[in-house]
Amino acid sequence: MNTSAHAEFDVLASRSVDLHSADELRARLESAKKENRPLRVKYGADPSAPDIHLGHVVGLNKLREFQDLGHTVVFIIGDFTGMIGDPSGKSQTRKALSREQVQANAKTYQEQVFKILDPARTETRFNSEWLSPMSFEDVIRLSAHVTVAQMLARDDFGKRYAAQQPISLVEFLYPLVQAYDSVMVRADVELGGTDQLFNLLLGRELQKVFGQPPQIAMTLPLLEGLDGVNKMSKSLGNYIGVNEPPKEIFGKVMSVSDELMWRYFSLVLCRPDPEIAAMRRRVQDGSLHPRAVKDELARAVVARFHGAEAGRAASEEFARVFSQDQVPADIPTVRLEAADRPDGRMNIVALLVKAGLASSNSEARRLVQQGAVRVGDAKISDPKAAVDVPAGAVIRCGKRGFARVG
RNA sequence: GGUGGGGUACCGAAGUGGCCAAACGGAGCAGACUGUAAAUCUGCCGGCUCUACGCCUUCGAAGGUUCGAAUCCUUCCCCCACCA
Repeated sequence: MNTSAHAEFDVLASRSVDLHSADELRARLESAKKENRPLRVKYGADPSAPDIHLGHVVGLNKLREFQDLGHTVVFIIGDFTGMIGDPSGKSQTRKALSREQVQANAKTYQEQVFKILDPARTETRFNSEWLSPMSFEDVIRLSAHVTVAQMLARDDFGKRYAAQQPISLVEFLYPLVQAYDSVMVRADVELGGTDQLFNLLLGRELQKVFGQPPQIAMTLPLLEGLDGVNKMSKSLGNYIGVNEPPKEIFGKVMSVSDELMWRYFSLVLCRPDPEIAAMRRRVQDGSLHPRAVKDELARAVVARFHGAEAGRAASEEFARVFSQDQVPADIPTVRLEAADRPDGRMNIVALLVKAGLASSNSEARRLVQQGAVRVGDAKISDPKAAVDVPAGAVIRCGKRGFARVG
């Protein structure tokens, strides 16, 4: 193995959890070099939830590293499976989508993905390309290559089977489909989260059946979401989307726990371990305030997707609003009709609902009673209060709700 | 096809005639504390009028029994496991 292939390996193997196998990857890198042939690195995306979030970014970062070393990313959009969904209806995240929806989602997907990936070294494929034409006979023949015992080897299947919980046949088919995708694109490497390990390995098995060299399976850590416990996912609502406005991204990153922020530095920003360790030490000995570190993190994350200027602006705005308790620069305006405030005053509950700061009168009343509401400088705690609402008056509701009377 | 177990609010899960808008946990929201950290504590958490032991809608669906039903009866729909 020559030195440059060696260096490549070190970069590529960093941050990975599983690697089956390291030796194979070394060998494959070397032969790629010799033959002057880029590796084909496969990554699959589910088009049902088109928001790319930081959890995806972990994998995308790794793909980008492959690209920067000259390799090709095969980005597979699972449109075929997306249109079928999960007919058992078990999981809401797998609703069947129409062709139009899938197409639209795929488009937004690509736009976001190229915030990280290099389009010139990306081959985008839709798996309906080879799955749609398959006959039922083809499917049966394909299924013949896998046994139930193999499937039950997957941890969650095994557990559910043991616990007498339902496993839909479809769930068996999905890994098979994914594995078949690997065959069809002749993947050299497939990347996924640690929860994908089984599927990635199944790809290897199937490729062997089809006489192809088995892909190298590489998994990356699952990034914990805002709750600090569960993996970041759209269905749990604990995610930070790359398409979100700078302000939102910044605020969400700031709410990540101190312990977790180091992982974000590593997995989202790819900061080298020694650098992170150094910061960590300084926080521990008190020479660096954790808030300052997190501010840097949040700023860098925003900068990554919206540019350095946006990062700076978000940081300043955040400090102004939350540290200094000032009103954000741009807040929505409520138009009030003359009829809303006959004598220039308006009931606070009606005002909150009108401003969209509360979804019902009851909720507005609650918020007022809990002391969440301010109009101008005055805290309003009586739901019956009629307040002066001159044009320009600022209504605050909770930490994040703002509106200006127009 | 047979046997058994289920369908309750955003999710999970109690409740088997009135005290049930429905225990409890989680999520969420608000407040306190802060670095909008996290953790913790407190409150809220169907809607409407309002602060009333009030009204409306809700416990798979539709009927029925009853002064009164999430709770009983009938029919129907759906889900799950096991055995075939």
